Amino acid sequence: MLKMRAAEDLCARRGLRLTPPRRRVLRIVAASAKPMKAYDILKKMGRGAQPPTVYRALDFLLGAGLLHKIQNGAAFVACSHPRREHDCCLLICAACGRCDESCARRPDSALRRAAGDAGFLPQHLIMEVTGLCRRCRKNK
Amino acid sequence: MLKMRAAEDLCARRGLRLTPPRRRVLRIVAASAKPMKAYDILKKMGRGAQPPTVYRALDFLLGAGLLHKIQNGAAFVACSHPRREHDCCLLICAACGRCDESCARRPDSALRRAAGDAGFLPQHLIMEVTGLCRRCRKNK
DNA sequence: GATGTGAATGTTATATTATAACACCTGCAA
DNA sequence: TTGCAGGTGTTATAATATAACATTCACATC
Repeated sequence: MLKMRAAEDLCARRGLRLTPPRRRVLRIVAASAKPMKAYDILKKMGRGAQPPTVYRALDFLLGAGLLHKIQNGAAFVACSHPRREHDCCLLICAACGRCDESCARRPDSALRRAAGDAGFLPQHLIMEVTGLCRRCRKNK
Repeated sequence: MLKMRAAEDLCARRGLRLTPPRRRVLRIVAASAKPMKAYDILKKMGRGAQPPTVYRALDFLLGAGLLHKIQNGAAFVACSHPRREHDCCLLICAACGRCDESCARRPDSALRRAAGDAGFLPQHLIMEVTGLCRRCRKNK
């Protein structure tokens, strides 16, 4: 649970400006038990706030490391290894947009090694695991 | 590079129907060097194809394991550890939608252990690394 | 204090991504 | 032959995100 105080300290130390709209967005997201979508946030903003206000604040907060973004699907690539079940690591080039696939039964450390072998310079890594949390497993 | 032949075999073995629109979408995606967006595919479909046709085919192909989806941003959570730089593993519950954060300097094997500790049952894992591929590093 | 500057914000419009809802068709089992 | 289920076509609309430009505000400098 993020404390606003921690966020203020962090911004102060780095010379970042936690302005009113940014602070408002952060409070809203931090207060929620679940991930919030941009338009959920927008509704909670009131005062006739518009989408760009929210998206700008989100950009800032992501850049400052105060938020994480749940990734959610916009492009598709053909699978290189359709024959077997596998966890999948995608190496996406930020410059040319091409995408290589690197597979491993244990996606674990294989990932960094594979990136290295491919001459790929990692800049941003995301890992997301979807599944059932303890509570939901019990409630079933 | 995915071969259509491999896709046909896989579908046959599993009793899945690689119907004409599905095959057409797969061909288009497989032929592209870069990840394709749904509306890029739609443009290549011709014959007045509509969005649902493409999205239905994509759902099928993802389910069959013939495509991967590049994840791309729709929801946000506050960071639990804003103080330090860290790679980030998000544990997202498919049932209740809540999201826990699990951090590690080596996101590697720590991920599975953390999921286990949290009582979380992993169902689907994605890892995406954005960065610079060998070619683009040279061209700089 | 006046003024220039750049970052941040407000505002309007629009682009992009995804789905709902319903009609129809087609293959196949009862 | 009838009924059904999966798949498709079609229309409309919902949800997500950004472009473009005007305005404001904090602050450094004159």
